[in-house]
Amino acid sequence: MTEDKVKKIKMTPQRAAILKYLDGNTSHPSAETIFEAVRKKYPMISFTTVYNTLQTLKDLDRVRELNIDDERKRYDPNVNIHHHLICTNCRKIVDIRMDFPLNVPDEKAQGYMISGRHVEFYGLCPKCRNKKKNNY
Amino acid sequence: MTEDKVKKIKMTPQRAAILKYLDGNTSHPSAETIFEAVRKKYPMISFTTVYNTLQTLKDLDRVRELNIDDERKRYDPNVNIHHHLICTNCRKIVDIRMDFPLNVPDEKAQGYMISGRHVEFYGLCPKCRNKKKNNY
DNA sequence: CCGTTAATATGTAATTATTACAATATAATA
DNA sequence: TATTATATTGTAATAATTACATATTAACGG
Ligand SMILES: [Mn+2]
Ligand SMILES: [Mn+2]
Ligand SMILES: [Zn+2]
Ligand SMILES: [Zn+2]
Repeated sequence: MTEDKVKKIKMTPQRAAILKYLDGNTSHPSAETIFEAVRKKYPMISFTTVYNTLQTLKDLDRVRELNIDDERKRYDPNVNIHHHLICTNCRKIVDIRMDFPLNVPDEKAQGYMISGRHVEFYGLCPKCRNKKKNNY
Repeated sequence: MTEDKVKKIKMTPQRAAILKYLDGNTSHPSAETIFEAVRKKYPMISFTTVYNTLQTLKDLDRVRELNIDDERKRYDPNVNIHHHLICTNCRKIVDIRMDFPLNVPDEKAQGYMISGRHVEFYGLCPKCRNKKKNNY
C-alpha cells in the first residue's frame, strides 16, 4: 500500500558531476560555488543546469536547501536531521551532529502541525576569531 | 568604564511611522510589507527609506533580521531571544516563546565562539492545513 | 544496434530583492 | 534663525534566482 513513487531521472554527465561534487560534501556550498567547482571538470556546464539539478535533487530529497546565509541559498547533501553553526563574519557553515530536546507543547504550537526543525548557532569561526584579535 | 555609546538618531516622521508600525508587531513583516503598511498613513515615504531605517534599527539592536523565509528577509521588533515556527506553505511566521536546552559541548563547537542561536520549526499553519484537507 | 521521444541542457532574458548613489530636504543644535 | 550633519528620495545598479525557447540526449523498445 506504500506508494513508492520511485521517480526516475535521466543520468547525465552534468548531473553526475554535480552529484559527485556533492557526495559527502560538508561545506554547504552555494549554487555558484557548485557551479564553479563542477565547471573545472566539466567546463561546458551551464549555471541554469546547476539550479535545475538542485531543484530536482530537492524534490527527490537528495539535497536540503538551507536559508541560513542571508545572501544566498546553501545546499547540503546530508539530508539527515542535523544542525548548523555559521560564522557571522565569513559565513562558513559547519555541522553540529547532536540531538536537542525540542518538544513544543500543543499550546505553544498555535495550531501548526510541526513537521521539521532546525537549530542555527551563530558565532565566529577560528580563523575569524584570530583575524579580529590581530586587528588593532 | 562601560562605553555606553548611545548613538542618537534623528527622529523623522518616516522613522516614527516605521517604528509605530513595528512596535509590538508579531507578524514578522518583510521590507515590502512594512513599506506598504506605512505608505497607507504616510504615502510619500520611499522604499529606500524603509531599507535604510531597517538597517539603522538593526545597528541599534532595535530590530532583528530573520533569514527564515527563503524569498525575502523578515524583520522582528522583538529582539529578546525567542524562536519561530514557519508555515511551509504560506510562510506565516509565529513566535515560540520557550527556552530550549541548547548547550553545545566544546568538542562539537569546532573552535567556534558561539554567541547566538535560533530554533526554526517548520509546519503547516491552521489555515493551510484546512486548505489541503478540502483540496481533492 | 538504431530510432523515437520525453526529459534535460543551454543561453539568454526576465524577475525580484536589495544596495548604491547623487541630489535635495530637514531635525537637531547652538 | 542659521548651520550642518544626517536623513530622504528617486533612480540606477547589483546580484540571486527563475522563466522560457531552442537544441541536445539518455533511455527505452523494437
Ligand atoms: Mn549540514
Ligand atoms: Mn519573533
Ligand atoms: Zn569566519
Ligand atoms: Zn500557512
